[in-house]
Amino acid sequence: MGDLVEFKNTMIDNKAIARIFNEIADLLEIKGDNPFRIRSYRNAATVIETFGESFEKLVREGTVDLQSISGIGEAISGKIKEIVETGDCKAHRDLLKEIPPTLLEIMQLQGVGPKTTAMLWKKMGVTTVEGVEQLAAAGKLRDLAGLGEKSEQKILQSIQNRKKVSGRHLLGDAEQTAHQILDYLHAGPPEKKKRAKTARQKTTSFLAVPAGSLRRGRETIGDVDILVAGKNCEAIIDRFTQFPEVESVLAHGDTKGSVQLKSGLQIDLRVVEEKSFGAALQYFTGSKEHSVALRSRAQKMGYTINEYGLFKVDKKGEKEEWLAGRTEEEIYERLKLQFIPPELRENRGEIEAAEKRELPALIELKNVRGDLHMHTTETDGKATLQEMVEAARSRGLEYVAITDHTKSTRVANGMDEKRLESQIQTIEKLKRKTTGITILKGTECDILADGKLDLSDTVLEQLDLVVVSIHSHFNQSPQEITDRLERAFSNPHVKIFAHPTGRMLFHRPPYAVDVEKLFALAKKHKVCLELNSQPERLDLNDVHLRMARDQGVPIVISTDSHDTSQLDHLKYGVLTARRGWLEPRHVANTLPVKQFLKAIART
DNA sequence: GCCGTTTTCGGCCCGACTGTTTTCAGTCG
Repeated sequence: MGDLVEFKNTMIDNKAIARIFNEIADLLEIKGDNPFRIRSYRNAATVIETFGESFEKLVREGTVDLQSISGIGEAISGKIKEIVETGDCKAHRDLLKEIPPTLLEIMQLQGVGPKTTAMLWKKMGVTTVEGVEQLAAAGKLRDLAGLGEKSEQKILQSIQNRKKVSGRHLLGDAEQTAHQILDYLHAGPPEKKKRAKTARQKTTSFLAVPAGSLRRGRETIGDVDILVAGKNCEAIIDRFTQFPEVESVLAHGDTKGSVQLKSGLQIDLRVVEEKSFGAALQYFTGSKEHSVALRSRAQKMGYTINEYGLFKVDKKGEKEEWLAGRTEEEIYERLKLQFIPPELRENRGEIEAAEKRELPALIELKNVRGDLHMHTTETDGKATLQEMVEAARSRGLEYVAITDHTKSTRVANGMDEKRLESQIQTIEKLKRKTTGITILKGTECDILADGKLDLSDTVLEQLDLVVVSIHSHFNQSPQEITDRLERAFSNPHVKIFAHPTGRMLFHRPPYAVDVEKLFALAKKHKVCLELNSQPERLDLNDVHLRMARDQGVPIVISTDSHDTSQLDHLKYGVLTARRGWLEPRHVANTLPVKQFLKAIART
């Protein structure tokens, strides 16, 4: 082997590397550097952040030439190595010496971009958001070139908004809001003029669907995009801007409206003609990275795509002929691609797979036959055992596992052996009266700090399904967590590890679990990993799921319901699974109950 | 800074809205 490189004893994950490159891009923007150079850094950041393997590992092992990865060339590959080896990047450090880092916060403000940020800094000597706020409040921003009274107010407003709004929203919340707005738009057909009864029946019909990251099923949503196809656009946009929850109207044009709701969520609405609906849906579904890649492909094929359609281009680069755009399908077809489901559109290899006609046959909600994680009033659930079972059956599930908490989780009124044995009796009785659904006796048993389980084997062996999870001692080191899991998984009763990283979106980062080691342990002991469908968990996440899939780690999708209505959260789990490229064959609870139990048996 | 069914140089996705503009720059997605 060549020279030995000293590695700093710090964890540099892909996210950290990506953050440095994004920051370099931001700083270069403020400097007014070459926009294409900036794009390269941003592009590289995206590639790194969404790459299936750890760059730290790639660098350390030295088996992969980083420059063979698309988007990473000589300069950036050198910087990646530098970051992994030293934990730092000189170019980044130099930029920070040149440009006050607090300018990056100014650039985050709505309506303030790199140009304005640079001007504020150079002309006014302002480097902090507070400084901008003072100048705006004193009416001193309006004198700057390109800014006026309105811009000044807008900037002031966005500083105040910033204090109120966190930025992103849970998929579940955004989805509900989107549907409220769609219902609202449909409830009041767009009519401007009062008409006689007969004429009123002729109200314009229109089609409205969510697009953007919501349609792609991302775990958090920045703002909601809604696409409308129809005529009478102004009336639709008018009505949209009058939605009762609107706090302020950000834009109100002929084809586009944008509002901020009281919840802080921003909603953008676009109206297009039916002829362009597919093109617009593709365009506004994104992701940006996917669309950029798609367009560059179109360009190479002599086409250009925008939100109105796919056009043939002549030699001068002028649009010549409209070729497609009514549906998304026809656009992908023109580009000689298999139709790419929205959840895959992240430029993580889906275009290459679609070219080879090798896209996965993604799992669908109807494929999931059982829900293997739910609670009842016996611990911290809101519905009784009977209510949960009935609600599951009415949703068409073939089996459920009742998995209440165990005694260590005191806040949830966790059960000891005695109470669980009593619940087992109750379930046995209910089973005799119940048809149309199989009830599995289970537990969500705590893994104690040292890896022991919270219940004795004599109870565990009476159960159909032992789900285990971590609810305490979140601050253990990666090694301690690995040891803890190794010991827990060694218990032959353990079948499923629930919410494997423990993260709670916006509340709590994952505990320091080494995901690669976790996967190895799960495979070794034949323990399934759960994809928890709660919108604030979605754990494992999409990137982990894809890694698990590639490594052959068995997955189950469950809701962890604490109420009957939460059984519907399964759809968020399935969306996330689709984002992880999972097919039904990767998910154990797509099997009928007998085969499922056989598949997860460890002997 | 990256990349190559024209290529190792010369390109690099595209359009709407807003405000301060008499023709467009900045921002956003």
